[in-house]
Amino acid sequence: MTNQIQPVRGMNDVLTDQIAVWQFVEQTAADLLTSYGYEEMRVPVVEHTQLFKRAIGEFTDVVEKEMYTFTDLGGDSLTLRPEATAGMVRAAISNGLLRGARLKVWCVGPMFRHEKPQKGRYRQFHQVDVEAIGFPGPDVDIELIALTARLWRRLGVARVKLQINSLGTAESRRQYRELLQAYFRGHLAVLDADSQRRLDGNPLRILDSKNPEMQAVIAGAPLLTEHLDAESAAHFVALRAGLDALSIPYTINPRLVRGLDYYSRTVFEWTTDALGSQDAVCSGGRYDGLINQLGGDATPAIGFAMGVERVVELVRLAGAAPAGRPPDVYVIAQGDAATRAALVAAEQLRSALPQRSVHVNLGGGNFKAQFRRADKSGAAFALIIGDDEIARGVAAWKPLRGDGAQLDMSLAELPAQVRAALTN
RNA sequence: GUGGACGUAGCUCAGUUGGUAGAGCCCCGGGUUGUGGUCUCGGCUGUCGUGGGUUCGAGUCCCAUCGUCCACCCCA
Repeated sequence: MTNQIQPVRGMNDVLTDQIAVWQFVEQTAADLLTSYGYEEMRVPVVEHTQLFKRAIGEFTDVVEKEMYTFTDLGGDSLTLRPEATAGMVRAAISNGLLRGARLKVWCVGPMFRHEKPQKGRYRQFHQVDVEAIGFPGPDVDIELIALTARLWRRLGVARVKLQINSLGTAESRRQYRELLQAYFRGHLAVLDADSQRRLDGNPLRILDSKNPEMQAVIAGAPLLTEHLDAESAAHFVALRAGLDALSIPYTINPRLVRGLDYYSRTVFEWTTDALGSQDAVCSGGRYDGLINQLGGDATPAIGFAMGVERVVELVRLAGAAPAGRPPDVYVIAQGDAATRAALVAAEQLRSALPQRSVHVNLGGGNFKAQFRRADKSGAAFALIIGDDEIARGVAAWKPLRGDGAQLDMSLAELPAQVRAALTN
Protein backbone atom coordinates (compact mmCIF):
# COMPACT_ATOMS: atom_id res chain seq x y z
CA MET A 1 0.00 0.00 0.00
CA THR A 2 2.75 2.41 0.86
CA ASN A 3 4.44 2.19 -2.51
CA GLN A 4 1.37 2.71 -4.64
CA ILE A 5 1.76 5.19 -7.44
CA GLN A 6 -0.58 8.12 -6.93
CA PRO A 7 -2.71 9.55 -9.69
CA VAL A 8 -1.58 12.96 -10.89
CA ARG A 9 -3.28 15.73 -8.95
CA GLY A 10 -6.39 17.04 -10.62
CA MET A 11 -6.52 14.19 -13.15
CA ASN A 12 -9.35 11.75 -12.71
CA ASP A 13 -10.25 8.23 -13.70
CA VAL A 14 -13.74 7.87 -15.14
CA LEU A 15 -14.88 4.56 -13.71
CA THR A 16 -17.42 2.11 -15.02
CA ASP A 17 -20.28 3.42 -12.93
CA GLN A 18 -19.93 6.84 -14.57
CA ILE A 19 -19.30 5.82 -18.13
CA ALA A 20 -22.96 5.56 -19.15
CA VAL A 21 -23.47 9.28 -18.46
CA TRP A 22 -20.30 10.20 -20.34
CA GLN A 23 -21.30 8.16 -23.35
CA PHE A 24 -24.78 9.66 -23.27
CA VAL A 25 -23.40 13.20 -23.24
CA GLU A 26 -20.77 12.54 -25.92
CA GLN A 27 -23.13 10.62 -28.19
CA THR A 28 -25.92 13.16 -27.86
CA ALA A 29 -23.55 15.99 -28.68
CA ALA A 30 -22.04 14.13 -31.64
CA ASP A 31 -25.46 13.29 -33.10
CA LEU A 32 -26.73 16.85 -32.67
CA LEU A 33 -23.63 18.43 -34.20
CA THR A 34 -23.82 16.10 -37.16
CA SER A 35 -27.46 17.03 -37.68
CA TYR A 36 -26.45 20.72 -37.80
CA GLY A 37 -23.84 20.02 -40.44
CA TYR A 38 -20.73 19.99 -38.26
CA GLU A 39 -18.00 17.44 -38.95
CA GLU A 40 -15.65 15.92 -36.41
CA MET A 41 -11.93 16.63 -36.65
CA ARG A 42 -9.12 15.24 -34.50
CA VAL A 43 -6.11 17.35 -33.69
CA PRO A 44 -3.07 16.80 -31.45
CA VAL A 45 -3.13 17.35 -27.72
CA VAL A 46 0.33 18.90 -27.91
CA GLU A 47 1.18 22.03 -29.90
CA HIS A 48 4.05 24.48 -30.07
CA THR A 49 3.91 26.77 -27.06
CA GLN A 50 4.00 29.77 -29.35
CA LEU A 51 0.59 28.86 -30.79
CA PHE A 52 -1.16 29.34 -27.47
CA LYS A 53 0.79 32.45 -26.58
CA ARG A 54 -0.23 34.05 -29.84
CA ALA A 55 -3.84 32.84 -29.82
CA ILE A 56 -4.88 33.17 -26.20
CA GLY A 57 -2.75 36.19 -25.31
CA GLU A 58 0.51 36.48 -23.40
CA PHE A 59 -1.04 38.30 -20.47
CA THR A 60 -3.92 35.98 -19.71
CA ASP A 61 -3.94 33.79 -16.60
CA VAL A 62 -4.12 30.68 -18.73
CA VAL A 63 -0.89 31.45 -20.57
CA GLU A 64 0.92 33.14 -17.73
CA LYS A 65 0.53 30.46 -15.06
CA GLU A 66 -1.61 27.50 -16.07
CA MET A 67 0.05 25.83 -19.03
CA TYR A 68 1.76 22.46 -18.99
CA THR A 69 4.81 23.50 -20.97
CA PHE A 70 7.90 21.36 -21.49
CA THR A 71 10.92 21.08 -23.71
CA ASP A 72 10.95 17.93 -25.82
CA LEU A 73 14.04 15.93 -26.72
CA GLY A 74 14.53 18.01 -29.85
CA GLY A 75 14.66 21.21 -27.81
CA ASP A 76 11.26 22.55 -28.86
CA SER A 77 8.99 24.21 -26.35
CA LEU A 78 5.70 22.30 -26.45
CA THR A 79 2.50 22.71 -24.47
CA LEU A 80 -0.40 20.45 -23.58
CA ARG A 81 -3.38 22.29 -25.03
CA PRO A 82 -5.26 24.38 -22.44
CA GLU A 83 -8.16 24.89 -24.86
CA ALA A 84 -9.13 23.63 -28.29
CA THR A 85 -9.76 26.59 -30.56
CA ALA A 86 -6.10 27.43 -31.17
CA GLY A 87 -5.31 23.90 -32.32
CA MET A 88 -8.41 23.65 -34.49
CA VAL A 89 -7.65 26.93 -36.21
CA ARG A 90 -4.01 25.94 -36.64
CA ALA A 91 -5.12 22.67 -38.24
CA ALA A 92 -7.43 24.51 -40.63
CA ILE A 93 -4.58 26.79 -41.68
CA SER A 94 -1.93 24.04 -41.84
CA ASN A 95 -4.08 21.87 -44.08
CA GLY A 96 -5.19 24.67 -46.36
CA LEU A 97 -8.81 24.19 -45.41
CA LEU A 98 -9.66 27.86 -45.50
CA ARG A 99 -8.92 29.40 -48.88
CA GLY A 100 -12.17 31.31 -48.67
CA ALA A 101 -14.04 28.16 -47.78
CA ARG A 102 -16.49 27.72 -44.96
CA LEU A 103 -15.85 25.15 -42.30
CA LYS A 104 -18.12 23.74 -39.62
CA VAL A 105 -16.04 21.45 -37.43
CA TRP A 106 -15.95 20.09 -33.90
CA CYS A 107 -13.77 17.98 -31.66
CA VAL A 108 -13.82 16.45 -28.22
CA GLY A 109 -10.97 15.56 -25.92
CA PRO A 110 -8.83 16.40 -22.92
CA MET A 111 -7.50 19.87 -22.12
CA PHE A 112 -4.86 20.66 -19.50
CA ARG A 113 -4.55 23.57 -17.11
CA HIS A 114 -2.38 23.67 -14.01
CA GLU A 115 -4.98 25.13 -11.66
CA LYS A 116 -5.78 24.30 -8.06
CA PRO A 117 -8.37 21.55 -8.42
CA GLN A 118 -11.80 21.72 -6.89
CA LYS A 119 -15.22 20.43 -7.81
CA GLY A 120 -15.83 20.94 -11.51
CA ARG A 121 -12.30 22.18 -12.08
CA TYR A 122 -9.58 19.71 -12.91
CA ARG A 123 -6.10 19.79 -14.40
CA GLN A 124 -7.12 17.38 -17.10
CA PHE A 125 -10.66 18.09 -18.17
CA HIS A 126 -12.64 17.51 -21.34
CA GLN A 127 -14.32 19.81 -23.75
CA VAL A 128 -16.59 19.48 -26.71
CA ASP A 129 -15.33 22.23 -28.98
CA VAL A 130 -17.27 23.59 -31.94
CA GLU A 131 -16.03 26.04 -34.58
CA ALA A 132 -17.75 27.74 -37.52
CA ILE A 133 -15.04 29.31 -39.65
CA GLY A 134 -15.59 31.65 -42.58
CA PHE A 135 -18.99 32.92 -41.46
CA PRO A 136 -19.30 36.63 -40.70
CA GLY A 137 -22.59 36.19 -38.85
CA PRO A 138 -24.80 37.06 -37.18
CA ASP A 139 -26.87 34.22 -38.68
CA VAL A 140 -24.31 31.61 -37.71
CA ASP A 141 -24.05 33.12 -34.21
CA ILE A 142 -27.78 32.60 -33.82
CA GLU A 143 -27.70 29.04 -35.11
CA LEU A 144 -24.77 28.14 -32.90
CA ILE A 145 -26.56 29.37 -29.80
CA ALA A 146 -29.76 27.62 -30.88
CA LEU A 147 -27.70 24.44 -31.18
CA THR A 148 -26.52 24.73 -27.59
CA ALA A 149 -30.06 25.42 -26.37
CA ARG A 150 -31.25 22.29 -28.14
CA LEU A 151 -28.38 20.30 -26.65
CA TRP A 152 -29.58 21.07 -23.11
CA ARG A 153 -33.06 19.90 -24.08
CA ARG A 154 -31.71 16.67 -25.55
CA LEU A 155 -29.62 16.07 -22.45
CA GLY A 156 -32.50 16.81 -20.07
CA VAL A 157 -30.59 19.66 -18.44
CA ALA A 158 -32.82 22.50 -17.24
CA ARG A 159 -30.75 24.45 -14.74
CA VAL A 160 -28.81 26.56 -17.24
CA LYS A 161 -29.18 30.18 -18.27
CA LEU A 162 -27.83 32.07 -21.24
CA GLN A 163 -25.93 35.34 -21.01
CA ILE A 164 -24.76 37.29 -24.01
CA ASN A 165 -22.66 40.36 -24.65
CA SER A 166 -20.75 42.05 -27.42
CA LEU A 167 -17.09 42.95 -27.11
CA GLY A 168 -17.01 44.98 -30.31
CA THR A 169 -13.99 44.97 -32.57
CA ALA A 170 -10.41 45.09 -31.41
CA GLU A 171 -10.40 48.79 -32.23
CA SER A 172 -13.61 49.73 -30.40
CA ARG A 173 -12.53 47.61 -27.47
CA ARG A 174 -9.23 49.48 -27.31
CA GLN A 175 -11.08 52.78 -27.14
CA TYR A 176 -13.47 51.49 -24.50
CA ARG A 177 -10.53 50.13 -22.55
CA GLU A 178 -9.01 53.59 -22.32
CA LEU A 179 -12.34 54.99 -21.23
CA LEU A 180 -12.55 52.36 -18.54
CA GLN A 181 -9.01 52.96 -17.33
CA ALA A 182 -9.71 56.66 -17.05
CA TYR A 183 -12.85 55.95 -15.06
CA PHE A 184 -11.20 53.54 -12.64
CA ARG A 185 -8.14 55.78 -12.21
CA GLY A 186 -10.59 58.35 -10.94
CA HIS A 187 -11.69 55.87 -8.27
CA LEU A 188 -8.29 54.43 -7.48
CA ALA A 189 -8.82 54.67 -3.73
CA VAL A 190 -11.76 52.29 -3.68
CA LEU A 191 -10.25 49.62 -5.93
CA ASP A 192 -9.17 46.43 -4.21
CA ALA A 193 -5.74 44.92 -4.77
CA ASP A 194 -6.86 42.56 -7.53
CA SER A 195 -8.51 45.35 -9.45
CA GLN A 196 -5.53 47.69 -9.14
CA ARG A 197 -3.37 44.93 -10.52
CA ARG A 198 -5.75 44.52 -13.47
CA LEU A 199 -6.00 48.22 -14.18
CA ASP A 200 -3.05 48.27 -16.56
CA GLY A 201 -3.08 44.71 -17.86
CA ASN A 202 -6.74 43.86 -18.36
CA PRO A 203 -9.11 46.53 -17.02
CA LEU A 204 -12.16 44.78 -18.49
CA ARG A 205 -11.71 42.02 -15.96
CA ILE A 206 -12.39 44.48 -13.13
CA LEU A 207 -16.01 44.45 -14.27
CA ASP A 208 -16.10 40.75 -13.43
CA SER A 209 -15.10 41.18 -9.77
CA LYS A 210 -17.21 39.36 -7.21
CA ASN A 211 -16.05 41.57 -4.36
CA PRO A 212 -19.23 43.15 -2.89
CA GLU A 213 -17.34 46.31 -1.96
CA MET A 214 -16.49 46.84 -5.58
CA GLN A 215 -20.02 46.65 -6.92
CA ALA A 216 -20.81 50.33 -6.45
CA VAL A 217 -17.81 51.54 -8.48
CA ILE A 218 -18.45 48.92 -11.12
CA ALA A 219 -22.08 49.93 -11.43
CA GLY A 220 -20.98 53.44 -12.30
CA ALA A 221 -18.49 52.37 -14.94
CA PRO A 222 -19.17 53.04 -18.61
CA LEU A 223 -20.78 50.10 -20.38
CA LEU A 224 -19.08 48.34 -23.27
CA THR A 225 -22.39 47.86 -25.02
CA GLU A 226 -22.80 51.62 -25.16
CA HIS A 227 -19.42 52.15 -26.80
CA LEU A 228 -19.58 49.68 -29.64
CA ASP A 229 -18.67 50.65 -33.18
CA ALA A 230 -21.64 50.92 -35.50
CA GLU A 231 -21.14 47.58 -37.23
CA SER A 232 -20.73 45.67 -33.98
CA ALA A 233 -23.81 47.36 -32.57
CA ALA A 234 -25.83 46.33 -35.62
CA HIS A 235 -24.44 42.81 -35.35
CA PHE A 236 -25.56 42.66 -31.72
CA VAL A 237 -29.03 43.97 -32.52
CA ALA A 238 -29.42 41.31 -35.20
CA LEU A 239 -28.20 38.61 -32.84
CA ARG A 240 -30.79 39.59 -30.25
CA ALA A 241 -33.55 39.71 -32.85
CA GLY A 242 -32.58 36.24 -34.00
CA LEU A 243 -32.66 34.79 -30.50
CA ASP A 244 -36.01 36.48 -29.89
CA ALA A 245 -37.40 34.99 -33.09
CA LEU A 246 -36.37 31.54 -31.85
CA SER A 247 -37.79 32.23 -28.37
CA ILE A 248 -34.44 31.53 -26.74
CA PRO A 249 -34.35 33.38 -23.42
CA TYR A 250 -31.18 35.27 -22.57
CA THR A 251 -29.95 38.10 -20.44
CA ILE A 252 -27.53 40.74 -21.63
CA ASN A 253 -24.58 40.89 -19.28
CA PRO A 254 -22.49 43.94 -20.14
CA ARG A 255 -19.80 42.60 -17.81
CA LEU A 256 -19.46 39.28 -19.55
CA VAL A 257 -15.79 39.37 -20.46
CA ARG A 258 -13.92 36.35 -21.71
CA GLY A 259 -10.57 35.42 -20.21
CA LEU A 260 -9.06 34.60 -23.58
CA ASP A 261 -7.95 37.59 -25.62
CA TYR A 262 -9.06 36.43 -29.06
CA TYR A 263 -12.76 37.14 -28.71
CA SER A 264 -14.56 39.94 -30.53
CA ARG A 265 -18.19 40.95 -30.95
CA THR A 266 -20.52 38.15 -29.87
CA VAL A 267 -19.69 36.36 -26.64
CA PHE A 268 -22.02 34.06 -24.75
CA GLU A 269 -21.99 31.83 -21.73
CA TRP A 270 -24.33 29.24 -20.28
CA THR A 271 -24.15 29.18 -16.50
CA THR A 272 -25.76 26.97 -13.88
CA ASP A 273 -26.67 27.37 -10.22
CA ALA A 274 -26.23 23.65 -9.59
CA LEU A 275 -22.46 23.23 -9.46
CA GLY A 276 -21.22 25.69 -6.88
CA SER A 277 -18.72 28.28 -7.90
CA GLN A 278 -17.64 26.57 -11.13
CA ASP A 279 -20.80 27.72 -12.84
CA ALA A 280 -19.74 28.15 -16.48
CA VAL A 281 -20.92 25.13 -18.41
CA CYS A 282 -20.50 26.24 -22.00
CA SER A 283 -19.12 29.43 -23.39
CA GLY A 284 -17.78 30.89 -26.52
CA GLY A 285 -17.85 33.73 -28.91
CA ARG A 286 -16.69 35.26 -32.12
CA TYR A 287 -12.96 35.48 -32.91
CA ASP A 288 -12.79 37.41 -36.16
CA GLY A 289 -9.17 38.44 -35.72
CA LEU A 290 -7.61 35.19 -34.60
CA ILE A 291 -7.03 33.42 -37.89
CA ASN A 292 -5.15 36.35 -39.35
CA GLN A 293 -3.21 36.62 -36.13
CA LEU A 294 -2.11 33.00 -36.55
CA GLY A 295 -0.93 33.53 -40.08
CA GLY A 296 -4.01 32.67 -42.09
CA ASP A 297 -6.00 34.95 -44.37
CA ALA A 298 -8.32 37.18 -42.38
CA THR A 299 -11.40 35.03 -41.82
CA PRO A 300 -14.34 35.61 -39.50
CA ALA A 301 -15.22 32.76 -37.16
CA ILE A 302 -17.16 31.83 -34.06
CA GLY A 303 -17.01 28.88 -31.69
CA PHE A 304 -17.73 27.59 -28.24
CA ALA A 305 -16.48 25.01 -25.77
CA MET A 306 -18.56 22.89 -23.44
CA GLY A 307 -17.08 21.42 -20.27
CA VAL A 308 -17.85 17.72 -20.36
CA GLU A 309 -17.24 17.04 -16.65
CA ARG A 310 -19.62 19.84 -15.68
CA VAL A 311 -22.32 18.78 -18.11
CA VAL A 312 -21.94 15.16 -17.02
CA GLU A 313 -22.53 16.33 -13.46
CA LEU A 314 -25.62 18.29 -14.48
CA VAL A 315 -27.02 15.29 -16.34
CA ARG A 316 -26.30 13.10 -13.33
CA LEU A 317 -28.04 15.55 -10.98
CA ALA A 318 -31.04 15.71 -13.30
CA GLY A 319 -31.15 11.92 -13.43
CA ALA A 320 -31.48 12.29 -17.18
CA ALA A 321 -28.99 9.65 -18.28
CA PRO A 322 -30.46 6.45 -19.59
CA ALA A 323 -29.53 3.35 -17.63
CA GLY A 324 -26.98 1.02 -19.13
CA ARG A 325 -28.47 -1.78 -21.18
CA PRO A 326 -28.33 -5.09 -19.31
CA PRO A 327 -27.50 -8.28 -21.17
CA ASP A 328 -30.31 -10.24 -22.76
CA VAL A 329 -28.94 -13.56 -21.65
CA TYR A 330 -26.61 -14.53 -18.82
CA VAL A 331 -25.07 -17.98 -19.23
CA ILE A 332 -24.35 -20.06 -16.17
CA ALA A 333 -22.35 -23.27 -16.14
CA GLN A 334 -20.97 -25.58 -13.51
CA GLY A 335 -18.01 -27.83 -14.13
CA ASP A 336 -15.35 -27.87 -16.81
CA ALA A 337 -17.39 -29.77 -19.40
CA ALA A 338 -20.39 -27.51 -18.84
CA THR A 339 -18.25 -24.39 -19.13
CA ARG A 340 -16.89 -25.57 -22.47
CA ALA A 341 -20.43 -26.26 -23.65
CA ALA A 342 -21.54 -22.84 -22.38
CA LEU A 343 -18.81 -21.09 -24.37
CA VAL A 344 -19.89 -22.92 -27.50
CA ALA A 345 -23.57 -22.14 -26.89
CA ALA A 346 -22.82 -18.45 -26.22
CA GLU A 347 -20.81 -18.08 -29.44
CA GLN A 348 -23.63 -19.73 -31.39
CA LEU A 349 -26.09 -17.26 -29.89
CA ARG A 350 -23.83 -14.31 -30.72
CA SER A 351 -23.54 -15.43 -34.33
CA ALA A 352 -27.24 -16.06 -34.74
CA LEU A 353 -28.44 -13.03 -32.75
CA PRO A 354 -25.87 -10.26 -33.32
CA GLN A 355 -28.16 -7.59 -31.87
CA ARG A 356 -28.47 -9.41 -28.56
CA SER A 357 -25.92 -9.31 -25.76
CA VAL A 358 -24.85 -12.55 -24.16
CA HIS A 359 -22.75 -12.60 -21.01
CA VAL A 360 -21.12 -15.78 -19.79
CA ASN A 361 -20.13 -16.38 -16.19
CA LEU A 362 -16.39 -16.96 -16.36
CA GLY A 363 -14.13 -17.87 -13.49
CA GLY A 364 -16.36 -20.54 -12.01
CA GLY A 365 -18.24 -20.40 -8.74
CA ASN A 366 -21.16 -22.41 -7.49
CA PHE A 367 -24.67 -21.98 -8.81
CA LYS A 368 -25.66 -19.74 -5.94
CA ALA A 369 -22.89 -17.28 -6.66
CA GLN A 370 -23.50 -17.47 -10.40
CA PHE A 371 -27.18 -16.69 -10.00
CA ARG A 372 -26.26 -13.78 -7.80
CA ARG A 373 -24.05 -12.41 -10.58
CA ALA A 374 -26.77 -13.07 -13.14
CA ASP A 375 -29.22 -11.06 -11.03
CA LYS A 376 -26.73 -8.30 -10.57
CA SER A 377 -26.10 -8.07 -14.31
CA GLY A 378 -29.73 -7.14 -14.79
CA ALA A 379 -30.22 -9.87 -17.37
CA ALA A 380 -33.80 -10.92 -17.95
CA PHE A 381 -32.96 -14.56 -18.62
CA ALA A 382 -30.41 -17.10 -17.46
CA LEU A 383 -29.25 -19.98 -19.59
CA ILE A 384 -28.08 -22.76 -17.31
CA ILE A 385 -25.82 -25.61 -18.31
CA GLY A 386 -24.82 -28.24 -15.74
CA ASP A 387 -23.63 -31.84 -16.03
CA ASP A 388 -27.21 -32.97 -15.90
CA GLU A 389 -28.14 -30.73 -18.85
CA ILE A 390 -25.15 -31.86 -20.89
CA ALA A 391 -26.06 -35.48 -20.34
CA ARG A 392 -29.54 -34.71 -21.68
CA GLY A 393 -28.27 -32.47 -24.51
CA VAL A 394 -30.18 -29.43 -23.27
CA ALA A 395 -29.75 -26.10 -21.52
CA ALA A 396 -32.17 -24.79 -18.92
CA TRP A 397 -33.83 -21.44 -19.80
CA LYS A 398 -35.00 -19.47 -16.81
CA PRO A 399 -36.56 -16.02 -16.45
CA LEU A 400 -34.77 -14.13 -13.68
CA ARG A 401 -37.78 -11.99 -12.83
CA GLY A 402 -41.52 -12.57 -12.73
CA ASP A 403 -43.27 -15.91 -12.80
CA GLY A 404 -42.02 -17.47 -16.01
CA ALA A 405 -41.36 -21.18 -15.78
CA GLN A 406 -37.99 -22.81 -16.33
CA LEU A 407 -37.85 -24.91 -19.47
CA ASP A 408 -35.36 -27.06 -21.31
CA MET A 409 -33.93 -26.09 -24.67
CA SER A 410 -32.18 -28.46 -27.00
CA LEU A 411 -28.53 -27.49 -27.42
CA ALA A 412 -28.76 -28.26 -31.13
CA GLU A 413 -31.58 -25.77 -31.73
CA LEU A 414 -30.55 -23.21 -29.14
CA PRO A 415 -30.37 -20.06 -31.32
CA ALA A 416 -33.85 -20.52 -32.75
CA GLN A 417 -35.33 -21.30 -29.36
CA VAL A 418 -33.61 -18.36 -27.66
CA ARG A 419 -34.75 -16.03 -30.40
CA ALA A 420 -38.31 -17.19 -29.90
CA ALA A 421 -38.05 -16.89 -26.12
CA LEU A 422 -36.63 -13.36 -26.32
CA THR A 423 -39.32 -12.09 -28.68
CA ASN A 424 -42.13 -13.31 -26.46
C1' G B 1 -1.15 31.36 -6.11
C1' U B 2 -4.34 32.83 -1.12
C1' G B 3 -7.66 31.24 2.93
C1' G B 4 -10.66 27.34 5.56
C1' A B 5 -12.43 22.12 6.65
C1' C B 6 -11.13 17.15 6.42
C1' G B 7 -8.03 12.40 5.60
C1' U B 8 -9.65 5.09 10.12
C1' A B 9 -10.85 -1.75 5.84
C1' G B 10 -12.71 -1.69 -1.69
C1' C B 11 -17.31 1.80 -0.15
C1' U B 12 -20.15 4.64 4.01
C1' C B 13 -18.64 5.63 8.72
C1' A B 14 -17.91 4.67 14.64
C1' G B 15 -13.76 4.97 17.81
C1' U B 16 -15.59 8.07 24.68
C1' U B 17 -10.57 12.54 29.14
C1' G B 18 -4.04 9.32 24.81
C1' G B 19 -3.58 2.51 26.73
C1' U B 20 -1.26 -1.18 20.65
C1' A B 21 -8.78 -1.00 16.06
C1' G B 22 -14.77 -1.83 15.15
C1' A B 23 -19.94 -1.79 12.44
C1' G B 24 -22.79 -1.90 7.97
C1' C B 25 -22.38 -2.67 2.71
C1' C B 26 -19.38 -5.34 -0.90
C1' C B 27 -16.69 -9.96 -1.86
C1' C B 28 -15.90 -15.49 -0.71
C1' G B 29 -17.90 -20.08 1.58
C1' G B 30 -21.80 -23.18 4.46
C1' G B 31 -27.16 -23.78 5.77
C1' U B 32 -32.34 -22.66 4.27
C1' U B 33 -34.52 -22.31 -0.69
C1' G B 34 -38.49 -22.69 -6.36
C1' U B 35 -30.77 -25.32 -8.75
C1' G B 36 -30.75 -17.68 -7.69
C1' G B 37 -33.40 -13.30 -5.30
C1' U B 38 -35.41 -13.43 1.46
C1' C B 39 -33.28 -15.24 5.98
C1' U B 40 -29.11 -17.34 8.72
C1' C B 41 -23.95 -18.90 10.12
C1' G B 42 -18.90 -18.19 9.07
C1' G B 43 -14.56 -16.02 6.49
C1' C B 44 -11.21 -12.24 3.94
C1' U B 45 -9.20 -7.38 3.85
C1' G B 46 -6.29 -2.05 7.49
C1' U B 47 1.78 -0.72 9.14
C1' C B 48 -5.64 4.40 11.35
C1' G B 49 -2.73 9.37 4.13
C1' U B 50 2.84 9.81 4.81
C1' G B 51 7.24 11.35 7.76
C1' G B 52 8.99 13.26 12.18
C1' G B 53 8.13 14.80 17.49
C1' U B 54 5.97 14.67 22.76
C1' U B 55 4.84 10.30 26.02
C1' C B 56 6.08 4.34 29.65
C1' G B 57 2.32 4.21 25.68
C1' A B 58 -0.90 8.04 20.01
C1' G B 59 -6.05 6.66 15.35
C1' U B 60 -6.61 10.05 19.54
C1' C B 61 -1.66 15.77 21.24
C1' C B 62 2.30 18.91 18.23
C1' C B 63 5.03 19.96 13.48
C1' A B 64 5.84 19.04 8.45
C1' U B 65 4.29 16.91 3.96
C1' C B 66 0.88 14.77 0.36
C1' G B 67 -4.16 14.39 -0.99
C1' U B 68 -9.54 15.50 -1.04
C1' C B 69 -13.38 19.12 -0.46
C1' C B 70 -15.07 24.43 -0.08
C1' A B 71 -14.36 29.70 -1.01
C1' C B 72 -11.16 33.35 -3.55
C1' C B 73 -8.54 33.75 -8.13
C1' C B 74 -9.50 31.91 -12.96
C1' C B 75 -12.44 29.32 -16.18
C1' A B 76 -15.25 24.71 -19.25
